[in-house]
This record gives sequence, structure tokens and C-alpha cells, in this order.
Amino acid sequence: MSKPHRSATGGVGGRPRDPQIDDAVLSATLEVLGETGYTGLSLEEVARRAGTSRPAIYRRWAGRAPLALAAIATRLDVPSPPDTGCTLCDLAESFNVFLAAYRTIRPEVLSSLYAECASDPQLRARYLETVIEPSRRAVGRTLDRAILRGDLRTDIDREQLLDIVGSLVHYRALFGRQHLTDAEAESAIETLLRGAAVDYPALVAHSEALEQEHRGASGGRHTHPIAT
Amino acid sequence: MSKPHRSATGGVGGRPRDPQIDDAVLSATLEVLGETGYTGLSLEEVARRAGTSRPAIYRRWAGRAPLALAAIATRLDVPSPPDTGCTLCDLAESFNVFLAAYRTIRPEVLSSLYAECASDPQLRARYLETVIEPSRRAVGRTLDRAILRGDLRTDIDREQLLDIVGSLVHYRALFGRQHLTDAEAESAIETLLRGAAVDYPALVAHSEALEQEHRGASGGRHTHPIAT
Amino acid sequence: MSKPHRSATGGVGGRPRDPQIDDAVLSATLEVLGETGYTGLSLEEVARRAGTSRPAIYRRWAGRAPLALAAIATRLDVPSPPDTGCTLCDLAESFNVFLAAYRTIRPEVLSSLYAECASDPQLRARYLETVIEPSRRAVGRTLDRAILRGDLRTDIDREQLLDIVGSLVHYRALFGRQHLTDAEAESAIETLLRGAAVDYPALVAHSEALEQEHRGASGGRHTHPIAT
Amino acid sequence: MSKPHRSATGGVGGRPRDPQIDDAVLSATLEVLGETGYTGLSLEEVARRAGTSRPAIYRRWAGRAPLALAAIATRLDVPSPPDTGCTLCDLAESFNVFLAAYRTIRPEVLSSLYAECASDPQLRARYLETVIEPSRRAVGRTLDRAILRGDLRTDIDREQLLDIVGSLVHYRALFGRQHLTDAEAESAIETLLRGAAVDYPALVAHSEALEQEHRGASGGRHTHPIAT
DNA sequence: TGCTAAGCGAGACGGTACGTCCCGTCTTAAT
DNA sequence: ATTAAGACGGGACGTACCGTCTCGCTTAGCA
Repeated sequence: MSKPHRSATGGVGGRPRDPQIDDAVLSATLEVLGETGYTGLSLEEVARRAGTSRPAIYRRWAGRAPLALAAIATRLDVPSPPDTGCTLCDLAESFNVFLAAYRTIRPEVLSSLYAECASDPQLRARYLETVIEPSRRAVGRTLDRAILRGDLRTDIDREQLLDIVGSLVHYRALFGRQHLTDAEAESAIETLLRGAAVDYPALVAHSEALEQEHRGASGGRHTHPIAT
Repeated sequence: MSKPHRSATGGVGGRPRDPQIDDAVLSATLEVLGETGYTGLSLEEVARRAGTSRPAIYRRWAGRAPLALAAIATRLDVPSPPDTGCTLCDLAESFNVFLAAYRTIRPEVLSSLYAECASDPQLRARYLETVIEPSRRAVGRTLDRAILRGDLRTDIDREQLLDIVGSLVHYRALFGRQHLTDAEAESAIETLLRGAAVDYPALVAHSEALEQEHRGASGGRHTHPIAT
Repeated sequence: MSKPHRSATGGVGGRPRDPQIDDAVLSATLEVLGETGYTGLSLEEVARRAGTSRPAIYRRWAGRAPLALAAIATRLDVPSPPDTGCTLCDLAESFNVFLAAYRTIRPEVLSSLYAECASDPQLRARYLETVIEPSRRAVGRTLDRAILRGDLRTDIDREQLLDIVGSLVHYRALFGRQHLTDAEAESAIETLLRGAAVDYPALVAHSEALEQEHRGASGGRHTHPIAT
Repeated sequence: MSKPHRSATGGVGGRPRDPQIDDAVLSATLEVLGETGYTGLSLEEVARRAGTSRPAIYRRWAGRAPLALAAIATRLDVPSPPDTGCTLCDLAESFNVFLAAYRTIRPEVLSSLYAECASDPQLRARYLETVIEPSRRAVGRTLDRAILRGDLRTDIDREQLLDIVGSLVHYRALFGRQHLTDAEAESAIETLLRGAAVDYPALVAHSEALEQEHRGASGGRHTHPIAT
């Protein structure tokens, strides 16, 4: 998934890159990111810890931001979209999908990295594609299933609903008192679904029915039953 | 609003600080922020443009982040909470209140500045208080009026609703396709109010009634009527 | 005259070396030497100008110094020892023989190149043989003729006299106010011959006689008559 | 005698330079010069050994060459001009005066350093003044005494005689078989004085008389009597 | 009013990190 | 088998900037 500054395999000839350096540099980058954040990330220090030199890093990545992004990309969970058949539960679970990135990478690292991407459209695109989009796509699939089931009003803007759900997670992670708790997530989904659902009480009933059915099952998927 | 690093009036005697330097530095800071963003903000360059020296800056602010925050604080609009009596309209307008900061300061400047605040709790608090809270308080007052009017369900979490509204603006400003348009704002508020209102159709009716009443008035406050 | 690092004909089979590269590299080397001196001579730049690659250079010469020496060798004049039958004139002319190298190569190039040869005895020997010895041998032959004619005292050390004459040229070229002028050369030879000759006045008389004899001849060899 | 890149005491204000760094850098420079010669002198290595940083060096000296020159200047002997009353002996001793620099600094270091000075007239002047001139001035005084005593022909060019003597030393040190031996020095001076003296036999006689007089004296100054 | 000392301004310092040039070597494909 | 050329890993460069220290000057409060 790493995007080298200059393609390592582009030229036919030439000495091949030492793949151990790739790994060592990415590891060292994550190490430094964890200790000092993106602001304190210096290629000098990364090179030192990776046991290599700065030019070897520049040969692989165009600078600090692309390096950090590549390092982060190696650790980002691939989010799995929830699908229990229960729209209420699936959407409540969606908050966790959006939270995935923040469980492995500290929020301020992501936000300062993103800030540096602002001036470079290409880098910005890569950031969005790497960090934001996977979660968004996963939740999008969940949402599509709800729409297929006819659970949502037909005039609901799919993208907007995704934005609302996703943004709440980001906001709380970046600026909020703390990460969104399960209770808060359920409460927020309740409000949103009351507004977005064709028949909210029916969704609640369906959720409770599934809950009943799976009672006692190990690792039951309905860990977040919501009462009206 | 500036918070000097060390109190200028701490010592009884001594040469007084040159107030022109304060202004020149803050202006230069905004200038550089506008050109290079927070990442490219160097105190060296600020001092150069302000016609002073780096120690003079350090005497007033503890570093790059506090300086940038102080400079930004001089330009932030004080948001005015909308109050038309129409809950629907007021809340739709609230998105604009949250957007206030981003109209004067580029989003990436704010986000990278915030990222640097992450490691310093005190600075982080000042950032939130300066940049985030004013808008939040303004919208909060609007929300309180809606609650007082009995327009919202009593089990609605006021803070959470504020978060949802505010977060959407931040998310779109930072990561989104573009800033929230009026149409999108109205659509989002519709979804939220359908879920949060005691009687959504009544709110719509009320809004339309007010709209009728003010028809033809110049600069009418109901510029965003919403149909069911 | 070039001395390849590794023999080009060492292996029986294999792709033959491109002789155009030899020429292009030597030319480029002289070009760069002329612009930046030996200190600024970079193989990278030479390869760039020669339209080839660094390994192709390393294959032919062992490094910077041997390359520079080879390039210089292609341009060094082969000095012609003066022989007019007039010891006074021949020796005065000898200064010009020693100056030959400095007319084509800038003194500082030669001296810095030599400095780098210091650590490598083999290279040093090649430098001396290439740059210093030809002139020395040429003047040596002139000196031998003077000795054969019985013009010099028998206890004169031939090598030492060569050293004295040659060193004066080198010294003036490297450290002096300017290159030795003809007048200075004549004056120096006068002093030296007064000390070295069996009968200095006789030499002067002989010189004047030859001068008289060739008067009016075009391109006369006695261009530097010396009066007592 | 060191000439800082930018005067340390030029500005009234400002933090004063740490003089220990000056010493440490000069020492480290001599150390590296001794090990690798001027060509291998890297400021990085000097900084490392001196326990400081490259900028601290650049603040004091304009680059590699000025630094090396300053370091060398701290070790150059101040030559003492011989004065025994015996022109023959004094001049023979003069070769040792010229050799002084090469006894403390390896010839190739001096010559490569000088080569780098070639492109910078100011630096070149400093080199000549520091390395060459002191010896030249010392021998010049000796020569002046000989002239005052009326030992030399009046039409002898003082500067040229200095050049001849000095150049022989430099030449032998840089390009020669080995440093000039005492016997060679005496022999060279004999040749030169035969040509330059008003009455060479008288000088020899005087030398022998002095020799007789001081016979048996410990550390007698006439260690190099020369027979006709 | 004159004295004292605290604080200010600016300059320069010691040092970290930057992004780049170049070196000398290794690798592949072609001859 | 050996070449030509591209690319690699790494050493060193000269510079921008950081955060601090030092100086001389300014000014307020006390004698």
C-alpha cells in the first residue's frame, strides 16, 4: 500500500532497493510518531533509529507528510461493515467503524498530518482515500442495506447521513470531551433514525425481536439493544 | 485578548513593553499564517516582518502555538445567535454560526494549530475556549430557546445535539467536498428535527406562518423556508 | 598515454570498450578542470558532460586524481631543449622549457592534483614522470652540452643546478608575484653562471660574438643577449 | 592570529563566543589534517571531534580552507634569522629557516591548501602572509646584513636571490627526492655566492677565520665551514 | 531631582534538522 | 565475459531556524 516517491520498480536496471530499509523506516516512523506526534517527527531521527540515512528515505517518500501517511497506512484497520439485519444495531455499530482509525493512531497525529496535506491536493487525496474513505465505504454499505430493506425514507440523502454519522466521531475524537461512548452513540442514532426512518417504532420492535431470538448465544451480535 | 507569556506588569519597575510590537507581531503572524499556513509559520520570519527580534516575541508568548492562537483570536468573529422565534429557521442558521471561524481563518490553519495544542492541556483548553466555544455557546442559546418553547423532546441531550450540528460543519470544512451549502444545512436540520422535535409538522407550519407574515419585508429573516 | 584502471583487453571475450567514451571523458575532464580547478572536479559532472555514467569512468581510471592526470597528460607540451651552442642563451631559454606546463595548465590545478598524489606513491611517481620530468630531461640535455663544452666547473652538481633552475620557475608560478619575466630569467642565469661557469666573461663574449654573427637573421636564435 | 569569519567582537551586543570551541575546533582540525591531509578534511568530522556543530564552525571561519589555514597558523614556527657575522654560514642556514614550515606541517597539506586558495585572492594573500612571508622576511634580514657588510655585488636583486633560495626549499619539499640536506644546501650556497659575492674567496677566508676562533666552543655557530 | 535596579530591545550564540550533491558500488540488460 | 547505464546506500555539505544568553538602554519608583 506504500506509495514510493519514485517507483522502485520503474526502471529496468539499477540496484534494487533494500526492502529491509522500507520496513525499518516505517517502523521507526511509527515509533517517533507515537512519542512526539507528527509535529515532532524528524527524518533525521527516523533515519537514526532505522539505521539508515536521510537520502535513503527521500528516495522512497517525497517528504515528511507522505512518509507519515505511508507509515500510518500500514497500521490502519480495515473496517468491517456491520450486517446483522437490524438497522438500528448496525448503524449504532457504525460509530465504531469510524472510530477504527483512532484506535490505532492518536487523533492529533492524524489531524496535524491532515493539516499538512491541505496545501498539496494529491497528498490530500491520498490521505482521504487512506484514512477516511475505508470507514466511509464500510458504513455506506451498511446504509445501503438499510435502504434496500426499505427502512429509510426515500428522500434521505445517503451521503449526508454518512457525513453526520462520521463527522460526529471525528469531532468528538478531535475536539470533544472524549471518544463517543456506546450510550452516546445509541442515543445519537436514535435521534437520527427517528428523523430518517420510515417507521422508527417498527425498527425498534424488530431490534428487540432479534435480541430475544439471539439471547444466550455466545458472541451475540446484538450487544447494543436500544429501548424506545 | 492576548495572553502574554509572562505578565508585562509583573515587575514594579523596569522598562515598559512597547505596545507597537504586540500589534506588529500579531499582524505579521496573521500575514505569514495566510501565506504558508501554521506549518510554515516561523518566528524568525514573523520577527523579520514585524521589524523586531525573536526574544521580544518569546517574552510575550510562550511559543509558536500560543502566538498563532493569539493572532487568530484577534480576528475571530463573535457569533450572534439567531433568534427569530422559528426553531426550524434558527437551527438551520446555526450552521452559519459554526462556520464563522472558517470564514476568517483557513480550515487547515485551525486544524494544524489544534493538532499542536494536543500535547499541552492548557493550550488545548485555550484553543477550545477561543475557537470552538463561542459558536457552541451561541447555538446553545438558540437551542435553549427551542427547548423553552417546548419544541424539542424532553429526553433530547442538548450537548449531543450541539455536537451533531457543530461536528457536521467542522467535518465538511476539514475533510469534506466543500463547505456546507444552505440546502444541505436545511436538509440536515430537517432530518435532525424530525427526530428531535416533539411535533415536527407543527414546527414546519409555524415556520411557514412566520414566512407568510414577513413576506415582502426587506432583509427578511426567513430566507430559508423549508417545505415538508 | 592514458593508463586504464583495469586493462581494457584483459579479458579475451566480452563487449569491447567504447573508445569514444575515453575521449569524451578526457575532454569533459579538461573542461571542468578549467572551470573549477581540481578541487571542484566531480566525476558526476564529468560523466554528465561526457554523456556517460560514472561507472564507465571508474572502469577506465581508478579515481579522480588518475583521471585528472590522464586528462592533463593529453595536453602537456613536449618541451624542446634549446641548443644554440651558446650556454648563456640556452640556459636562459631553459626557464621557458620549465614554464611549458604552466602555459597549458593552470598552476593551482597542477599543485592541488599533486597534493592529492602525495598519499599514493605510484600516482605520485606518475605525476612526476608526466609533469615534471619531461622539462627536467630537456634542460638536462642542454646542461650536458654545456658540460661537454667545458663551460661549467667540474665540481658542479648537475642535478642541483637543474633543481635551482626548475624550482625558481615553479615557485614563481605557484607563489610568486607573477611568472618569471625574460629579464628576471636572464638576471638569475647571470648570477648562477657567474658561480657555476669556469670562465663567465668568456661565455659572455661568446654569446656576443654569436649575436653579432646572426644579426639581421629572421627568427634569430639569439633573442636574449646578455651584457656583462 | 586567527581571523574569524565574522568578527566575534564586532557587534556590541550578542552572546559572546565560547572560546573553548575555538580551541577545540582548531585542535580537531590539526588532528584530522594530520591523519587525512587537507583533501580528507571534513567539517563534519572536525565538529564531531571538537564536540560541537558545523554551524559553530561556519560562524568562525568562512569554510574549509580558512579553517585549515587558521589551524596551521597556530603551529607555524616563527623563524629566527641567523646572524653570525659570517655571510656564508648565515645563508647556508637560511635554507633551514625556509624549511621551518615543513617541519611542523606536512608538505602536501600546505600545497593542497594553497591550491584551494588560488581562486580566492584574499585567502591567497592570507596564506602567503602566514606561511611564506615570515621565512622570507627572516632570510631577507640576513641578506640585508650581508649587503650592509658589502659582501654582495651591488647589482644583485635582493628579491630574486630570496626567491632562488626559498624556491629550492619548496621545490625539494614538494617535488624533490627528499628535503634538502645540509651538504646540498652548502653546495647550493657556494654556487650562488660565487655568482653573487663581490669577493667570494674573502668570504670563505672570513668564514674559516671565525671557525678557527670559535673552535672548541660548545654549540659553536660555525657548524658548516666551507672550503674552497 | 538624582539613583538604582528591573525589564526591555536587539544581536549573536550553540545546536538540530533540513534538502541536496556527490561518492563508490551493485544490479540488470545488451553486446 | 565484459560492457553501459541506472539506481542504490551513505557521507558531507551549507543554510534556516530554534530557543537561549548577553549586552546596553530605558524607565519607574525611591531617596
